Amino acid sequence: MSANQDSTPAGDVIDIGPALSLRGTRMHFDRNAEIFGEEEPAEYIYRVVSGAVRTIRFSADGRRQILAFHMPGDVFGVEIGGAHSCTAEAINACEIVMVRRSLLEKAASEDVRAARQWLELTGQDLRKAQDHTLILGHKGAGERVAAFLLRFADRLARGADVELPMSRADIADYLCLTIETVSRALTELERRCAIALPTSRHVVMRSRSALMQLEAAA
Amino acid sequence: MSANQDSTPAGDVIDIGPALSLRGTRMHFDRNAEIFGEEEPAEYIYRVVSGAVRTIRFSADGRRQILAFHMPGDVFGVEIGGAHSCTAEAINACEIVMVRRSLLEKAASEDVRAARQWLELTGQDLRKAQDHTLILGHKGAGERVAAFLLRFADRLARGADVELPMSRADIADYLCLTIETVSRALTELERRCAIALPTSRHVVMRSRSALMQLEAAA
DNA sequence: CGGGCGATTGATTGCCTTCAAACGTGGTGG
DNA sequence: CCACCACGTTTGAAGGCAATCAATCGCCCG
Repeated sequence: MSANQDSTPAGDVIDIGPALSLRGTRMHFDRNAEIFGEEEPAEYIYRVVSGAVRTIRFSADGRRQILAFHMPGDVFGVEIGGAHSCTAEAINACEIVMVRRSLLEKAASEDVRAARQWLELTGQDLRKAQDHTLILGHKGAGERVAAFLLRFADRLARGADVELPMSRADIADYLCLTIETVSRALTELERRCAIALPTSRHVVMRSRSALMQLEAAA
Repeated sequence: MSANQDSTPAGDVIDIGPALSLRGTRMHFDRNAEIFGEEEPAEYIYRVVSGAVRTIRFSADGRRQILAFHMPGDVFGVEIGGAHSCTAEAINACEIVMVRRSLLEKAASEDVRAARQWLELTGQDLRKAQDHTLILGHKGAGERVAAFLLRFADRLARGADVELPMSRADIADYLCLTIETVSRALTELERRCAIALPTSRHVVMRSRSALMQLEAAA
């Protein structure tokens, strides 16, 4: 199930594209362990092998904003400048491949195709950040949660059953809500038979169309 | 390489960095004219010579989200994929330099330094998008408006007087508020003597420290 | 002078946050 | 094996803040 060899090369490798495959080392991180910190020099780039990772930033008043969740196969921590612009933490115990950033720099400076693929990776991140802005902008709590579930389920694509690795607090800080509001929204989705919640972390997608309808609602 | 006079070259040139200076043509756009549309093939990249530009996207329910304001000197409309991910409109009458995107592609495929500078440009956009997410996330109306004024004034850096090119509706759609709330927030800032509003578009920054204090407030 | 658009101000509603308490579950030690 | 505690989650009640609805004002332009 999760020990798939198709998207994950046998070796400890980060594949950013056909012309950009870099060898690194595998590391284990415990739950809530910090993988790298904001402002730290960006010495490595990372790929999730198993487990889940969150990237976060803190606003001036100390509140936590989760920028993204990274699931197996995802590359994260790739910076353009010299320092990390956010903190990364393990949501649960996870295996991470680390590649020296200098290898990426070297590849990009020797091969324009590699540079191009790095650019495309950054462009995808930019697009995701803008999509997230749209969700936060003018959507209510229920719509945000519905949108989150749909996207997250699509990324895993394991049928109707989704195992959430993150807590309500993580979801809340991602969607800019409170844990209470997230909980209420999920309960409401269950009441409407859009989802089922056998346990708090286990979501069964009952009706995608109902979720999509709720997501689009003003 | 380029005949660039500080920020506004005499020629119709887009300078992205020392190794990436591209010649194009100058165009005029009227107020509210569309410069390019979402989903359209990205044939050109753009730089503001004079005037102001907004880039926008529409959410599923038809609401308008302004992603960024572009002022003289700013480069915009640079896509990684083949199509524009947003629409660009002239806020007021403006002069725009357009450069064929194929020139950028060619430069990046021939010179790794050019590719690198393109990457850095995209990285800056990503950082700005993330910063914007933080502002929208857990800030109240007054704080958002204060943050907007501070940043915008810093970009123009003409002393205390700032001439806003955009309407209240534009500010509202940028900050994910309503025009009424933006108006109230500005009135409140004036009441507190943080700013003065001789006319609705003319802002005098009276007390930066007061604004910064308000911006940081929970 | 009149029309139209943008901006301001006011009153009310609704949603999310906050504060508070109870619930369930997993882990630990008796 | 069970009691107990800690933590995450759910549920409830009250309040606050921005959206909405609505009206007025000011200004630019014809």
